[in-house]
Amino acid sequence: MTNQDVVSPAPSAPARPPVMADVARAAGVSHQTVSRVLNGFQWVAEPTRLRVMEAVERLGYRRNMAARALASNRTNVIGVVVVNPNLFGPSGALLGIEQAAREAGYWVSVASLARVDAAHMTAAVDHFRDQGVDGTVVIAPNQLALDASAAAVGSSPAVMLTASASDAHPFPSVDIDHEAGARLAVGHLIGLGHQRIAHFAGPRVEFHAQCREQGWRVMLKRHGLKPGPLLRGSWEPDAGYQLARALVDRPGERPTAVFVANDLAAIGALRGFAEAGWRVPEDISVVGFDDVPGVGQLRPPLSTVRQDLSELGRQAFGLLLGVIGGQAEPGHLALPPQLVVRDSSGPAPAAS
Amino acid sequence: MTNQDVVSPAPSAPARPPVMADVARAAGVSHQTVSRVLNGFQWVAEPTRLRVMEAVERLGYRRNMAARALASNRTNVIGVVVVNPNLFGPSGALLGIEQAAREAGYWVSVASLARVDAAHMTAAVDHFRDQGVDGTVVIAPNQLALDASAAAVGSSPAVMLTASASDAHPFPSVDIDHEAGARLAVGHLIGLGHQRIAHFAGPRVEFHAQCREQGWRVMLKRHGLKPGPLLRGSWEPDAGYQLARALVDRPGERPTAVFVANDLAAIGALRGFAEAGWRVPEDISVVGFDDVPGVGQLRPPLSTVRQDLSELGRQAFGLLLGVIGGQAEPGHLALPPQLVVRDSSGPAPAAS
DNA sequence: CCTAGACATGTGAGCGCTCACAGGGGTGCG
DNA sequence: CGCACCCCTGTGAGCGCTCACATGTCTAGG
Repeated sequence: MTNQDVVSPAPSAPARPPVMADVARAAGVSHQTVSRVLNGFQWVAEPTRLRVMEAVERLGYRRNMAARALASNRTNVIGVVVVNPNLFGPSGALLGIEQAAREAGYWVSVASLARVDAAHMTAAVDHFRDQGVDGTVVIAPNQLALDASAAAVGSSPAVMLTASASDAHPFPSVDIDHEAGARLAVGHLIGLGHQRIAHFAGPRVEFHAQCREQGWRVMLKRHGLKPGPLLRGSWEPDAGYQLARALVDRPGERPTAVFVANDLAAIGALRGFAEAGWRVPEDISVVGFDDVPGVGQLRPPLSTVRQDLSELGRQAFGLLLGVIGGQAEPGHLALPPQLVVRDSSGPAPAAS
Repeated sequence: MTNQDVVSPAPSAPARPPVMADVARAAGVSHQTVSRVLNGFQWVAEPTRLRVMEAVERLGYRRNMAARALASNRTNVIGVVVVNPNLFGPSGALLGIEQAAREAGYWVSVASLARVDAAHMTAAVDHFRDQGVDGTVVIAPNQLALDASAAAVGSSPAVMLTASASDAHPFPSVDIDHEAGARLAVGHLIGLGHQRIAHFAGPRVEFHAQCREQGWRVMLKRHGLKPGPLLRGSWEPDAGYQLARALVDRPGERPTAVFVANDLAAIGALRGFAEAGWRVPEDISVVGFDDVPGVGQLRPPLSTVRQDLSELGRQAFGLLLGVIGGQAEPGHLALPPQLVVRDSSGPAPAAS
């Protein structure tokens, strides 16, 4: 399927891709006019514009980004540092950012960090600065990541996708309001009549774990309820299982509901309770967080909290665009999550 | 925390970032020698090299990628088009590519497509060509994506991350050997004594669904077994549920095991069987595919097939590097998956 | 009729690097 | 002692674009 001798351009000239000067010549204008047309600049006569466009089309001209970046000192590339890229939240947010950026004519360069320590974080951010990105979004799940990235980013345009309010750092930030999500979940349980609500918390250092725990605490307090037992684990499914077994074996008053910090752990918790003979939701209600794919088909389908990660990414990009444009206003934007009620949460059993 | 008057460089000069000429001056050499040092070129005297390095360090010099790209005609950026970015496989592979690329000093630009049609695919690939990427990896889950991207990519360096062998297109390709994975799963069931093994297939157009179905078919044939019923669904958890209910209601001989095309659907299937009173694995064994997080904590923990997505990404990048380097050899590389036996698969019930 | 402005286009100088080449000192060998 | 050859270093010309500016044309108002 070679078309070497079919479409080949003037055989005299070497087949190098056309440059702006070629287009200019073909359209009978100057290279500057071509540039103006391509950049959508005003004050180009319509016939001229059309002639240029036609020439561009005919020659199959594409702008050279490197030259453009060199001359204009802007790359139209943004960098995204994503920590824990395997987790549901970060990867979803990344997608949202990418989508929004591409629509706005930006390119997205990604650096993912499996482990988060200052050295790796600095390396990732440096990587972007070397590339000359116009700005950076850092998805920072904990203080360590936030501090390290803030230091590495320096004064270059950046926004933090983090739950931590921006009084701790000079960047605009955005995140889902995880505390509100937790309040939604716990409020739902309280509404069902539960009085004693346990919490399986996530890793202590993680902002999202902290927020969700805080929301649980606040909502109970608001309703004058004593916090049920708090058991700390991780984001892993296995942790949920362990914690459920621990709760079952725990002496003392038994909770009638548990708010699990994330869905993956909730999956394990469901199994733990089942093995111990606790029925969900008859004996114990379970509410998770994230609405990861599949939890609607668990036994029972899991009640949980859903985040609009696509919107989150979009907002993060919008914020970054603002910073790049020079209208930085370090503040925190919190996006509302949404409660998804399924079958794992039911009315509190009658007081025994 | 401003350090404006602490570290500011010579106040006479405007605070513009240092360029190669500055380093050269500071080190008392020519700009070319600086370039040589920075590019690790041989034949630079050690003392000179050190002097240059010291100057680079002292001035905080960073190479300008745009200028480098313009002069050398290479950007050190690769593009990755990922279709169905929410799915486990594609997103994992993307991560692997990114990791490998960054280690090799490349940047990764990502374009994700929620829907796959020729127009969007062409747009995404064009996006990359405009950016001037050195090469592209396309994660193509079906023929449509493969054809569209192959056409859009043209003769620029590319590798396809796809199950389809490369005799259909002129690019090197790589993928997990999904058919082998399916054979592993079905072989495992046969080893357990199952004679009648059903399959819940994925979307007909998806390569991976085709491969897994084929593996199931081949393995049964190899052992002289008649294929159990084949029910076609999708990758969604809900589909697994529907198919399980359909299987339960199905008249005729009842299978003792089912190989489900992916874990998410298997989650739904587990629920479907449970609702119908079929115990897993006593009444029916279930094996999934993917080993997505959490399935080890299902009830029962799901036997499944694990793919090394990180290695897959690494290989894809390696292949692309080869193409960029001019040693293209269109061929297909298949990576072995791995069986993970948990509790959802057990011995076949004694023939009734 | 002259000139101020709106419009429309052209000119030239870089942006900061790499590439191809041109040296210029040493060492080895005839 | 001279020539080849290695090693190391410097010189200059672009890469393809955008920016600041210069230059033109045409309309409108005094």
